[in-house]
Amino acid sequence: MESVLTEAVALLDEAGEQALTFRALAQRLGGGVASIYWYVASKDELLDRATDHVIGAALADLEALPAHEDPIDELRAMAVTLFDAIMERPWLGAYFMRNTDVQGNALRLYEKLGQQTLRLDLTARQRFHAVSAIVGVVVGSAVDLGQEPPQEVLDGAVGRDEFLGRYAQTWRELDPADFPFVHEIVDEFDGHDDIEQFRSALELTLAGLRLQAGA
Amino acid sequence: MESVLTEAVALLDEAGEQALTFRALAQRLGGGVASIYWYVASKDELLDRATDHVIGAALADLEALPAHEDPIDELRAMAVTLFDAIMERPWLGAYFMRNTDVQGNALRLYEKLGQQTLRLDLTARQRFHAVSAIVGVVVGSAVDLGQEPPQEVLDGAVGRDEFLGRYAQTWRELDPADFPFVHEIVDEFDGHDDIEQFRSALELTLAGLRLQAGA
DNA sequence: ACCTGAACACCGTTCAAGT
DNA sequence: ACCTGAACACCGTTCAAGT
Repeated sequence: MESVLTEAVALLDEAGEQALTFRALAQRLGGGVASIYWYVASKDELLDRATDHVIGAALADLEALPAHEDPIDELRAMAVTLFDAIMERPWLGAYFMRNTDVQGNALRLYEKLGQQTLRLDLTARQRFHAVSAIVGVVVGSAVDLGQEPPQEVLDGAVGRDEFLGRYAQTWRELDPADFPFVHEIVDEFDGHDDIEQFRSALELTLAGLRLQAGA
Repeated sequence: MESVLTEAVALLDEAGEQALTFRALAQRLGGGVASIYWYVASKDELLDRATDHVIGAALADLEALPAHEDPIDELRAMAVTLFDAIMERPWLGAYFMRNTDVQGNALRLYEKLGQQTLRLDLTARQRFHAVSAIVGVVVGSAVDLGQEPPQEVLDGAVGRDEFLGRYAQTWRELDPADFPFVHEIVDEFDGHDDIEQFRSALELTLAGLRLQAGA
């Protein structure tokens, strides 16, 4: 079981979601395709369990984090750690927290984030929404980040900067009268750092939360 | 071409992403499978174009919106309208803004959102990040909302409330000492409204943005 | 308890051929 | 310019059968 998940994650990491087929996985495990069905009932369950497997590592990172006096500072540190852990695994976004019956680590991680909101002056509903919002920013940013490369970048035929630059170029050719905003931000877009984009979105959410909690 | 996209969207709306196959689409169009390849080069391009097709309708909704004096109020109204438009189309989240060469409507929508940030006292980078964050909240929430039902709900065998309630029940059985946060929010989770969750995440982001802009 | 080969019912995509 | 049937190389899943 353990090795099924380990190899599944390895396959996902090496070549992306579409590379994880039962046939490829069986070959790596040195067995037949049907064997995998003894461990999981479907591909969906395999992905759910693979997700929880890597979330387990992220949870360990989270538990190694030093405590902060300010709960919002601690939420930030946790969100950044979580983002780092799943950054290179965009496939994870679609499965994280989808089935907490199978994803015990995801549930524990959710709990750990949520405990910080218990230290803030909020209603239960506000706490629920706050944690959902933070998880949303982390997962959403990681998914965005991972879906960007449209094949040629994955092949290594075109670098990420060149890819962004090509887009930026077509944007620059748009009529500035019709697209003033696109022209305003095209230089920011060109060669932009996804991590900064995530940090910025997180900061907006945390600032809103701090305001809400009156902290 | 127009009818290819219309039927593709109809198929997606009726039965979800997995129901859109070239064979099913060809049958609806009363032709052969290979015909579709005269209009699009691949299934990916079909999804890109189908996405832009429905974003066109959302864009029209946006343009019908009354102007607000406050740019942040206008951003809120736009985000809510966009959310409503894509709420029932979670498949869209994975494709929105993925290829603006093909998605002219998505680009125009991005521009329209961005123009509101031009009215705020921000740097170009802050504007770029702000629009990314807002789009992220909208798309992320819509995707979450759509991925939830795990088959039995889609089949109509189990209602959404019952599905949530079942989860809530397993959460209630967790040890309160280990899961204080889960216990704190389980009643909020049970029967919760996804739209409220989205509105709440949006409000946190907009509050942060207002603070940043000093408005 | 754990694994297997072979089959089943699908996919997206291609291609030579038609009008 | 537009469409087609038939094939190709895959999929996830099932099942009777093995140890």
